[in-house]
Amino acid sequence: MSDSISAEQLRLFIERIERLEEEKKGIADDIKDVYAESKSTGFDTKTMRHIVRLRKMEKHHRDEADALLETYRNALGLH
Amino acid sequence: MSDSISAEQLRLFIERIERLEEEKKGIADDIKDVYAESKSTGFDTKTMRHIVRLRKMEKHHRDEADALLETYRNALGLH
Amino acid sequence: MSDSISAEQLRLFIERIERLEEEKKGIADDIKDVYAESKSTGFDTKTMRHIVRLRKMEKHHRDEADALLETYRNALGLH
Amino acid sequence: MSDSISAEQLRLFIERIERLEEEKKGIADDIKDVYAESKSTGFDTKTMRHIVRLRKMEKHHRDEADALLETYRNALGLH
DNA sequence: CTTCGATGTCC
DNA sequence: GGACATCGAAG
Repeated sequence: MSDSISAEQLRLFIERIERLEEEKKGIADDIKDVYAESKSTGFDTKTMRHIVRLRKMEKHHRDEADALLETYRNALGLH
Repeated sequence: MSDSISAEQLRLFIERIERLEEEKKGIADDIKDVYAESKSTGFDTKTMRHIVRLRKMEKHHRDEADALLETYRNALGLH
Repeated sequence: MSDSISAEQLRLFIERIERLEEEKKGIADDIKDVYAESKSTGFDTKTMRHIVRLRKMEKHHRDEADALLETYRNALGLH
Repeated sequence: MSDSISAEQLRLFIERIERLEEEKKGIADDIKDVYAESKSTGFDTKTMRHIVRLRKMEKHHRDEADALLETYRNALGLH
């Protein structure tokens, strides 16, 4: 019987994951749509993707700097 | 003036995309959480990922088979 | 001296890689040629690519013989 | 009858393609091996890939320049 | 740290 | 839409 319980649990986990992956795909499609709309408005999507990537990198670096600052503050007993 | 209008439009497109990418990342994190929970329940996540991938392929496979059948039907003048 | 040894080693690695990439490109071109020949014989290359893809997926599917995977698949009622 | 001839032709084309794809994959694996060996020798593979890409681009540009030169020579009736 | 899968870019 | 390279996760 515990086998069928495990099987049921497994099924539920798998289904949760598949549901989330569907949602993720939906959002990816939305992103595609925005790029398509931008393109039809006359923007160059390749350049736009470049900008998005750069901004993500910059954000990443800012976050790293913040984390480092936090580390230092903690090391110094500040809060 | 039209330059600043374009710049504003571009900014809005970029922000919509960045918003959607945030959401996408949130869902990706949710998926990670489900795998972590599965793992702590005793399941092997590597195998689970395998299953998810296979089921996706099988679904894809079924869809392709349907499309191929359609191609053949059209080639034969059936509808 | 060790610098020039490293530089020489690096050069050799790069050249091996470039040689292999040339070979790979040659084969990719051969594949293109076969599709072109098929097309001129009257076959629809899009459908052919479809078939090649399906067969690859089926092969992949058949190669999945892992016991744990099998267990999970059974638990989910897959076969 | 012509159907079975076509079917046989198709099968042969598909098999040639699959054979070539196997070869291509083998070479791709060889390339991976060289990178792995380079890495274990202490080289940074990311940088190496960068170099390979740059050299390919440079070669591409040289080839383009050569083609242009050839065009000019032909236009001028030189050989 | 290394392998592998997923994502994104280029053609 | 397909092939390829890069990036990031997972073990």
